[in-house]
Amino acid sequence: MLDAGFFTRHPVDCARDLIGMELVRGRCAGRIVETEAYAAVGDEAAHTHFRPSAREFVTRHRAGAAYVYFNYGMYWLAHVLVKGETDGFVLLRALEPVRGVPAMQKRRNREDIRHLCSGPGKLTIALAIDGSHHGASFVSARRHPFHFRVPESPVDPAAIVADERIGISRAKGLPWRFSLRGNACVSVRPRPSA
DNA sequence: AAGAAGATCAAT
DNA sequence: TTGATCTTCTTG
Repeated sequence: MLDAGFFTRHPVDCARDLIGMELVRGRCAGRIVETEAYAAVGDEAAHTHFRPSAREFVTRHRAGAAYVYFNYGMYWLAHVLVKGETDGFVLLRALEPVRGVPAMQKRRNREDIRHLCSGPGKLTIALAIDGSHHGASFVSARRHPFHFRVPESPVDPAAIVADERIGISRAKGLPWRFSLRGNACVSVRPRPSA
């Protein structure tokens, strides 16, 4: 499994390198096909820019901690805390289901594999991740609710696309969203250019 | 005490 | 394109 060292680099590097890794949650697992990077300082789109509680989270937790946020009154979004020369977060935006598909279908109340984890709010439902996991670790060896696994066959770096982050109103234009080219489980098809 | 904004999703 | 739904933070 990935250890804390993976998350002590720049958030953008962490976000890019997570593409292709597997997120394992109990008997379920999915291949990460979409992420976004946020920087704790100097990024107006990051929670740390306008939420004191997010800044406190960064100071109180270690690299690899789960930052789980309740969005739009309806959905939990899961991020990994990055702490190094540049602190920040990686938002987990989409997975390609790999294992435990029936359980995901039941939690999502959907059949189509492509719709189970194709968005940050969907994947937390499919994997039963919620506010009770806020502060839990993705990288602790014992008693972890979830972790990252290096895949048997790594993705071709040339298949990773960088483009603009989704759903934000500030700091648009940075190519800090990463996705796997042509993958059916990516939430929003990347825009040309960028 | 009240209001606004927000890293979404599914149905129309 | 719109409605659902609620936490955090700011303002009065």
